[in-house]
Amino acid sequence: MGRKKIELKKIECPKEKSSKFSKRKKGLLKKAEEMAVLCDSDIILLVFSPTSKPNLFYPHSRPLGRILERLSNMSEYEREERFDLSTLMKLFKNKNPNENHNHSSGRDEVQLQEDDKVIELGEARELLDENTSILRNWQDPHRVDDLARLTIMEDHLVSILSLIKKVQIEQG
Amino acid sequence: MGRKKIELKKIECPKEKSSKFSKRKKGLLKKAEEMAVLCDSDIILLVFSPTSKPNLFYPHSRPLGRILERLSNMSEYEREERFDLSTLMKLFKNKNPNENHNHSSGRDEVQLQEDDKVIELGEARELLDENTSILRNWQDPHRVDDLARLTIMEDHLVSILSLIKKVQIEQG
DNA sequence: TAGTCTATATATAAGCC
DNA sequence: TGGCTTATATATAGACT
Repeated sequence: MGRKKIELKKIECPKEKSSKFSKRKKGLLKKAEEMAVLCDSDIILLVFSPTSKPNLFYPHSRPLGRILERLSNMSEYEREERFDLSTLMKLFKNKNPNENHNHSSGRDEVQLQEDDKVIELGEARELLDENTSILRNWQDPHRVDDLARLTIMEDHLVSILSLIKKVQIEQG
Repeated sequence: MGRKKIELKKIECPKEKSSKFSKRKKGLLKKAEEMAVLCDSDIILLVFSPTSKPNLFYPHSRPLGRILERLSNMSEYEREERFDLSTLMKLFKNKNPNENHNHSSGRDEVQLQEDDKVIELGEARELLDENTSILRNWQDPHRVDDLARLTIMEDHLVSILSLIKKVQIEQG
């Protein structure tokens, strides 16, 4: 869409490349914004240019907090579907590696593993509930300076990313 | 861009909405792909439709693994800038809450806190190095079925998201 | 790097399968 | 949903600021 049709390959001239980058970034964001409004959908866009700072975009109509809040407000059924607990357990396990490496103790190993499972299931649920309640109160991420709360948001996002990828891998 | 100009507001008719959603999603992905190729930039696109499954997209020309790998291959200086250690420490602290809640023990509290700091700094560095080395060998995420490794990728991504947001907040 | 200006390439609305 | 078709709205190449 321009005076000439251009080839789809890397632009070598740096000036031309960064000019096209800023124009296209703007266009992409506009499209994302339009789609979010028209189709009532949540979009997160992460753009790393080779030269400028990385940028995380999300439509103005849908603040990042609201996107995550909306996900955290899913019905019990939907949440159960997306956050299936065995996946969540594995995620949780991975984040607390120190607690899962003493299986060679004097106690019965099988019994210990079973105990761990029960504990972790409960902890995973607690973790999820905690994230959910905090996200519910989250309105304007730009005004938040508490890094711990950002981290909780991000942990939530990462759980979602994990399951999205899992679904995509399973689907082929 | 069509037979008629449409208003920028939520489409109420569900059939029309999902039709437009699939068309626009396709268009948005095409634009993202083009921009990635032309401008040599990395893009991650996360789309949640209200009805269908959530989808994580990234240009075919730039597998997600390569995007993260590239970030993990930043020079020491760049990495130091993006992963400033105080931020990383807080992130790490948050992920291991159980280790930071027994400050009311019989031991000297100040000394304990200082000990904790030293330990956490080292652990944060180890965590970062571990992520980096694993990501370096990562080529094709679609073939990976080990959830633990996905989680490490995601933790890395989350660290990056955290710092992007931090920079954006600081910049206003 | 970001904006402006036109001509032109592209995306997409509507409609139907 | 996913794919046609065609008319039309929009994005953007190139040149310049």
